[in-house]
Amino acid sequence: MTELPKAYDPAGVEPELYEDWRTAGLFHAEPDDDGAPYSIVIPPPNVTGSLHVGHALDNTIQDVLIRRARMRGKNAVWIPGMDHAGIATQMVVEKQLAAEGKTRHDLGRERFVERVWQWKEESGGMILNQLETLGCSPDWDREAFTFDEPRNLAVTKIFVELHEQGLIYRGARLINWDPVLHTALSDIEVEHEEVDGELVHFRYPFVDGDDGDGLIVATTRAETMLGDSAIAVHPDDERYQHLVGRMVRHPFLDRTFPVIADDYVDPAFGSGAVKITPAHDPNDYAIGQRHDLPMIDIMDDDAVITEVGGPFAGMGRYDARAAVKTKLDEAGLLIKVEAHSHQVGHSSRSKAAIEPRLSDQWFVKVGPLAERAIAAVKDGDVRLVPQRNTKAFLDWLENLHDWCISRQLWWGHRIPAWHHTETGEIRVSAEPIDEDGWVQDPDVLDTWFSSQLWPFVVFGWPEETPELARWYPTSTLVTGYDINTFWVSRMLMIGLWFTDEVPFHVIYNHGLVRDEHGKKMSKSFGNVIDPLDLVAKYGADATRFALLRSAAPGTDVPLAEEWVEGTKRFANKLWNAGRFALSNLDGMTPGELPDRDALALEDRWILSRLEATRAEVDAAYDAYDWPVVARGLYHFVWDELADWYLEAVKVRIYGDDAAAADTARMVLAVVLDDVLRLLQPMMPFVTEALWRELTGAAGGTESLMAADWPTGRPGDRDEEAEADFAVLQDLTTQTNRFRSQNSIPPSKRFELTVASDQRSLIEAQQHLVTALAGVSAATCVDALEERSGTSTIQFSAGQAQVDLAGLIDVTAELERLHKELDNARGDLARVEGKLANSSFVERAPADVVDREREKQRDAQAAIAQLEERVASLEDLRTAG
RNA sequence: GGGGCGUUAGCUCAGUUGGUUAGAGCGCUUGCUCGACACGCAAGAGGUCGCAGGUUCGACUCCUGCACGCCCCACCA
Repeated sequence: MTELPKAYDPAGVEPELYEDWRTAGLFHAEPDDDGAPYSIVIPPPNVTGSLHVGHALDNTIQDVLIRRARMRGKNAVWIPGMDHAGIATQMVVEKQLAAEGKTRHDLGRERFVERVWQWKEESGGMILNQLETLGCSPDWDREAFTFDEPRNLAVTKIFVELHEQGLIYRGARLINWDPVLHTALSDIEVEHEEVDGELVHFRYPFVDGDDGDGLIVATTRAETMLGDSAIAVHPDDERYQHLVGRMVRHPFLDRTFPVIADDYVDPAFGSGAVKITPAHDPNDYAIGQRHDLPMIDIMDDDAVITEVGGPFAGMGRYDARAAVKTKLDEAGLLIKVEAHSHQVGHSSRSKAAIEPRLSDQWFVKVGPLAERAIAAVKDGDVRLVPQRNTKAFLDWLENLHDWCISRQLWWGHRIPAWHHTETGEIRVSAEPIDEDGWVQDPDVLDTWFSSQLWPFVVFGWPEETPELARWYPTSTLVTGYDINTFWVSRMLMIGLWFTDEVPFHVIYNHGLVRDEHGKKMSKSFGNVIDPLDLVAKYGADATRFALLRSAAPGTDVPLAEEWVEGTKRFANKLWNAGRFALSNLDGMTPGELPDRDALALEDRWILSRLEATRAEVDAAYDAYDWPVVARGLYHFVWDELADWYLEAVKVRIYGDDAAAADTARMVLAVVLDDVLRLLQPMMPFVTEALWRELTGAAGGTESLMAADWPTGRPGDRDEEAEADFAVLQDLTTQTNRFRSQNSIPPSKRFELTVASDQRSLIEAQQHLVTALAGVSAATCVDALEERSGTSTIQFSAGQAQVDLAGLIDVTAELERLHKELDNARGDLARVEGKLANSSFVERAPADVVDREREKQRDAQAAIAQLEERVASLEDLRTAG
């Protein structure tokens, strides 16, 4: 056996082990391998991405699932890959061009796209390599990209078929226009932010009215009045009813339009009369459609007023807003301007204020798709974890608007549609139309259009591949709740539509990683933690464990660097427990446990605790409850295995009885083996390093990764052993406390005189008592005799007496005893109060009342004891 | 405007169907190199369980209301 270093050194073992796993093909699976299928597809990170803590959490969870599945004998595969990330990637390369003083238009479409590919090959995708440092184990032979050839074919096929089915259509609709990126966006790419704006009240004069006669309207965007084509009032509004049908005159443009009635209008808001700009406001658009109003587009792609805006042409929207106000004032039409804060949509990409705008775009009619998704959720074909996210998910699906999928970008899947330059006819076709007069639609698809296909296209759809047959539908989708709408819902809809199956059976939502006070990590707060730094400083296992430890399903995950330091200590604890075992096993490897008769109390105890832990942890793994798994294993390893069992087992290992020592070694080997297996999914490196030493596989290719998952030994549960061992633990703890409180150093041994209802236990386990409690002997007697100059130690199953002579400071001890007496008397008073309550005694369950009575007796006994001790100390003091 | 989540020790969080003395990690105090580990061992201090009611013999736990915080969704000009 090689000498293991005293402290666990992650950097010294991780890269080598990872390479071993990879070269041994342990990440790879074939569809005809044994076992039930289990599959996960990675939420493909953007090619532009670099690993942040969110990815670290997301991928650690997937790695835990896949590693455990492999050990459980599943035919498990985890598909890695990336997203071409349309807007994000185009922005990166455009920024590079800008640094060279160029725009994408200088290069032209073809060369620009080439340049993006070049960027992708050279600097994109480093995030996948970064996953390796975390120990992630996807099947690297199966890497996919949303914009590679097989995926492109699938995207085209889906588009064409949806179009044939009437579920993709082209039309002029009011869309969200990003005036900086010059593209349309879908509704969910718009973020609403509270903005302090103003409400401008002004008057539209009647065409046939007198001076000063007109209708007052209110607006937050004064410039949109250049596109007004009506004024709406509520049909029941008595102030305005009689005005419906009258015409008003536009003060700056040669246009008149009517007052109309529509019950969308809220009479209580503003003036109760609303100017209607159908081409620049979603509500107005709806009203415009109902009343067949002209849709007047007043802006160009940069949100600059066009010639439609007459004297305001050429102004940006905000300049125009100010100018319109000024002109209204000059014309005597401005009534008042109030401060008014309201929600304004901003582009999630460029952060520019969105301009609602009438535009020709491609849309997906989502209604029919959503119906099947809703049914799948309601029928339980797909389940959300945590379940509470289900309602929000369904609400979203039930209130979908059609999805604008065309983007005025260059990087992405080109829309498979061709326009005839003269007739304007449009044809959608999987094959290019190579005839005169036909040009391809310049737009590309929303990046989510292709990523929604991910769970089946990674397996080769539409080809009927063995992979698709075997691993689709996938088992679990792991993602943050923040992309349930963008991505998860759409995968569900499109997956059901094209494959007739849910793309995944479980949607596991983790939370967002935040700082230690729950604040969002951001560069401006300076609280960003880089997971690669954590791995470098504390190791991959510690980083993973720290994340998992706080990652309850659906709740945000607070993280601080010092907490990772804490989990590194746990890895070190395990390492040293392993080191102790390995150096004492004498080459013994885990095998058959000895007969139960041969087992010592501590063996039966630790095996019982192991089985309890195994059962608890296994159930928690099934429930995706990582904190419970982590806590259970942490507690078992540290507080039970290391603190108690390793200490207890020394008696036999260092003793003379060779058979007893071998029994101890075998139990130790088996317990360590099992706990390493249970911990492997979360901490793959340290467990693997120890396991290879433990099983003698060092240097070989055998791996813990490929070992079997412990199925448990229910017969090892032994309540009697647990109860008995607890007595010894309590006696030890009380003795330690006695030492500590009386400043008796560990090296100073003393004898215990023990009176206990567990006399036979203590006599039989004399060796354990002396080893654990660090006393010279424990002499059992029927009852403690009253002796002066002694002190009594209470433990769960009795009392022990210590000769105080030469051990303690009598005055300090007396003071402490008086304090304890006060406490004990308080306890007794409380219990007696409870027992004096007749309704408690009559109505509470008998065992509860019995426990109270027992407590009362205990308190009385404790008080009597304390009084005795005080008396004996007083004697000692007087004597001394 | 609608919906969700949360409020327990200085910090971050557990607390299973209401019932012994409400726990853990970190931090803090004290004492310890005892043949795995000072990345350690032992002991300890620290909590009116957000507030107010209600149900109950008994409430951190169940009910109602309120306060505060966080998040998501939403086309009120």
